[in-house]
Amino acid sequence: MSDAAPTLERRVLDAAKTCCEKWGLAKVTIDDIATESGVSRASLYRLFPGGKEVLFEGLRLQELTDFFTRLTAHIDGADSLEELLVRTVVAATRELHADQHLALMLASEPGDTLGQLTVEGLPRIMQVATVFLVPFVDPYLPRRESAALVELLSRLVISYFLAPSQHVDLGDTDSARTFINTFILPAFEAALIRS
Amino acid sequence: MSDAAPTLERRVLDAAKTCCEKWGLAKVTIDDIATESGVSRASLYRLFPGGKEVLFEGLRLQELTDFFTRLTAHIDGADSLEELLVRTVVAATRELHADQHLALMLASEPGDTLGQLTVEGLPRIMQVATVFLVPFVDPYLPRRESAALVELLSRLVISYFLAPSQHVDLGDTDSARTFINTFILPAFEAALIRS
DNA sequence: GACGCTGAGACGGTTCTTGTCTTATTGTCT
DNA sequence: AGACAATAAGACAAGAACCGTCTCAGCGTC
Repeated sequence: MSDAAPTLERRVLDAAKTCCEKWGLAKVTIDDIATESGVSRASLYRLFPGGKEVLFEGLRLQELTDFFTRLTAHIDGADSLEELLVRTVVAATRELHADQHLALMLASEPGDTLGQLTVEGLPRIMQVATVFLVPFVDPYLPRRESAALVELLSRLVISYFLAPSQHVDLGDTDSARTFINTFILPAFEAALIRS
Repeated sequence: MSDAAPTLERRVLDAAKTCCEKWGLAKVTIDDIATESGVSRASLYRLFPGGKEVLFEGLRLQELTDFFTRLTAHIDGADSLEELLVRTVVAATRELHADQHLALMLASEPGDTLGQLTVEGLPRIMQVATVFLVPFVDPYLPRRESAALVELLSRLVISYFLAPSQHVDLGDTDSARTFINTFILPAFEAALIRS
């Protein structure tokens, strides 16, 4: 896994993440990232034409991809739709709560970070979630339903993470199972592929 | 204790501390502190003529004063020189290790932070330590010896904090007691005031 | 009403940051 | 060896951010 020579882009994005943890998104400059990564500013602009915006866009995408990569490890081997969905929301919720980087960002730049979890960022989250999760759901549902389900779950996990409920704890397996069975599965009952 | 109207200076310094925790010393601007504290920039320069340097100097002094204020709560009531010294180094060491703010600073600006614990900052530390601790030591030693002892202990606590030893753990009461009895007290035996 | 304190904001000077470009260096391939 | 691609280093101008100072207006207190 640990490549001896990580790609230049990876090095830059990792450095950007480190810088964010040290100084917060708003205070990080291109020079900081160049210094931290040991990559020259010139190469950096070559890699991310458009500067900081594009670079951070890339970072968010990488973070998201890493997030779902870790997630799939937890849901691999689920043998029913219920089991799959429960594992998904539980693992995702726990990941979110354990994410140091996210916590720091939420603390130092709540506005931007919230934006990335809701208005501006949601489309990207949906897209990556769909790419990663739909293949798991596909055996149980028609494609259109799969996408709708993944979107619904993504929105719910984020919402319950940002504003925890007194009735539901999606990080708890039992609570999540009850939730899935009560509010999610019935809606997709009609579309279930009996195999 | 919690004053309804904390002094302006206190508000500013607390805001400065918050800003440091969010962004790291190097990235904090005067405007950040003004915004965070809700104090206008004008007042801020009125309070700390000289700008950032003076302000942060004030912050360090306040931090230090708070540190020793907490410390004295732990050493109050010690009824022998040995007990006093043991409690002092143990409490100080534990405070240092528990200090979130300090840890963040050491992580994000190791250079400056180390400087404040050694070369540039040591004189100030000594001075505040002396003001706070000498009164406790005075009943047991002549004034000159008291000052020398406080200085010695301060240096040792900082050194062992920055570079932990395999043989001594000044955060552990037993280890600290052995250390004090072996290396410190004998040196001051001759000067002890038998009362 | 005079006084002291504070907030708002304008101002010029300085430094930082950005994005682009040129040049030198490095390592690889032929 | 020589050509080539990729990168580092750094110059550069334009713009933004930051600093320190200043003025003025508002608001309590005496």
